[in-house]
Parts: sequence; C-alpha cells; structure tokens
Amino acid sequence: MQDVCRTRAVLDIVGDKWALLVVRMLKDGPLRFTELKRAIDGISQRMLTVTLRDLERDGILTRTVRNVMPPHVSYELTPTGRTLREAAAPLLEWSLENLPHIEAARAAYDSRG
Amino acid sequence: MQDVCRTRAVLDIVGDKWALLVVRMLKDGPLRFTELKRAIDGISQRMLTVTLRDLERDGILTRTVRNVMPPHVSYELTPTGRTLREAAAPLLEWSLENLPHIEAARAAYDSRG
DNA sequence: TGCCTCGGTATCATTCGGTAACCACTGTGA
DNA sequence: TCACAGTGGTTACCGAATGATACCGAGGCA
Repeated sequence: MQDVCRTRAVLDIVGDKWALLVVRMLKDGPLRFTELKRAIDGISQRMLTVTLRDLERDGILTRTVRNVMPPHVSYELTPTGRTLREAAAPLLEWSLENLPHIEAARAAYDSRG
Repeated sequence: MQDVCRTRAVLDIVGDKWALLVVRMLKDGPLRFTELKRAIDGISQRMLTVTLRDLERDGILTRTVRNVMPPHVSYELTPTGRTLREAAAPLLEWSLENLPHIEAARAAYDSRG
C-alpha cells in the first residue's frame, strides 16, 4: 500500500498534537494569538507559535499582521483549511463521545496489571 | 470551551503518529504483528509494539495470542475501534486528496523566505 | 515611575521516536 | 551438526520534538 507514506506525510501535519484543535477553534472566524492561547487550554506559547507557523506554511491558515501597538495578529482558515476542518469534524466528535468509554477501558486494562 | 481538554485527551491517542494508520490497516479484519509491520512502511518494531499496546489499552483493538511456536499474535478492531475508523476515514481521505496542495503551499512559503 | 498587554524568542529540562541489539523457540537446509 | 531465518517482542541508547519558564520591545495607563 503506497498510500501509507503519503498519508503519513499529511498526518505529520495534522497529527502534531495541537493542529486539529487550532483548526477547530478557527471554525467560526479569525482569532488573535492570545485568544487562541486562552481558548486552547494547556498549550504553551511556544507550541502555539510553532503550530501556527506550520499551518500557515501548509496553506491551512493565513496570518494577518496589523502594524499597530499593541500588536494585532489574527489567524484565519483558508479554503483548504476549511475543508480540513470539515474532514476532521467526525473525528473530533468521536473523541468527545468516546472519551468515557476509553477511560473505562484504560482503567480496566491497568487494573488487570 | 471545556471540550478542549477532553478532545486533547483523545487526540493524544489518535494523534500519536502511527495509531490512525494501524487502525486503517485493520479495517478489513485482523492482522498479525509482522503483517502490520510490513504494511505500514517505515514503522519501527518498537513503535509498532508501543502503538499496539496503547490501542489495546484504550479498547480500540484486541490482541489475541495463540500459544504455538512460532508465536502467532493477531490484532483486531473492537466495535469502538471500528467507529474510530469510520470517524477517521474522512480525514485520511482528505490527506490523500490534499497532499499535492499542501506541498505546493509549503514550497511557495519556503521560497518566499 | 512602575506595571500591564500583545506576540512572540531564548533557554533549558523532559519526553518521544528511531536504531540496533538481543531474546526464546522452532523449522529448514547443507 | 551447525547455521540461519521467522515470529513477536524487550532493552539500551541517542537525537529530535515538546514543554515550562523567563524575557523582550513598544505603547497605554496609573
């Protein structure tokens, strides 16, 4: 199966721990750096910066800087980014629905030793 | 948004670089360790072991050992695992469709410096 | 004069993933 | 008899990715 390596290449983008959460947060329109940081609980400043850079590089979102003080930088999904969000939505829903299930399975596994 | 941390918890499972590929490979029925290793190009033996353990722990797949020699160990999706595969399918399709687009965006970004 | 916000860097510690070697056991071939 | 391969791992080690924390400049506000 040749697709494996190509899928791998894209999962490197999408599976990098924070990318999908950023994409999801941007679904209703652009947000500023600090808004994203507040919305995505637990992300460090550095990782948000890195994630946003990577997503911009891959054409998933755009970065818009207004030259004012204090700085005003906003991030918005591109059309490609919006298709990604749609493709990722079922997985994100699944994660919310199945978390209790998974935690139970994990606890059972751990208690078995 | 409280869901973020819960989504995060599941993306830890799903986003760990190889998990979705393993789940995808198992869609047509159980496979043995070595079959998976051959099918998923580039995965190391250790990472396949680790990934399979984690997915078993989370109730995504089952591990079945037949006590024969040579060892015969097969892995199969649980019902939860099958729902995960369905939820992940759109994202995997997206990745195949959009890889050229992303590579182009990346090249353009890099050439801009 | 401090102190805050915003959007980041710089620096360091910790964790993750990959490589290579090794294991037990059996079957196969010379 | 001896070597070697396949199977499903485990272990030690190392570099890369990630995370926590501190700091920055410019302006606003007290």
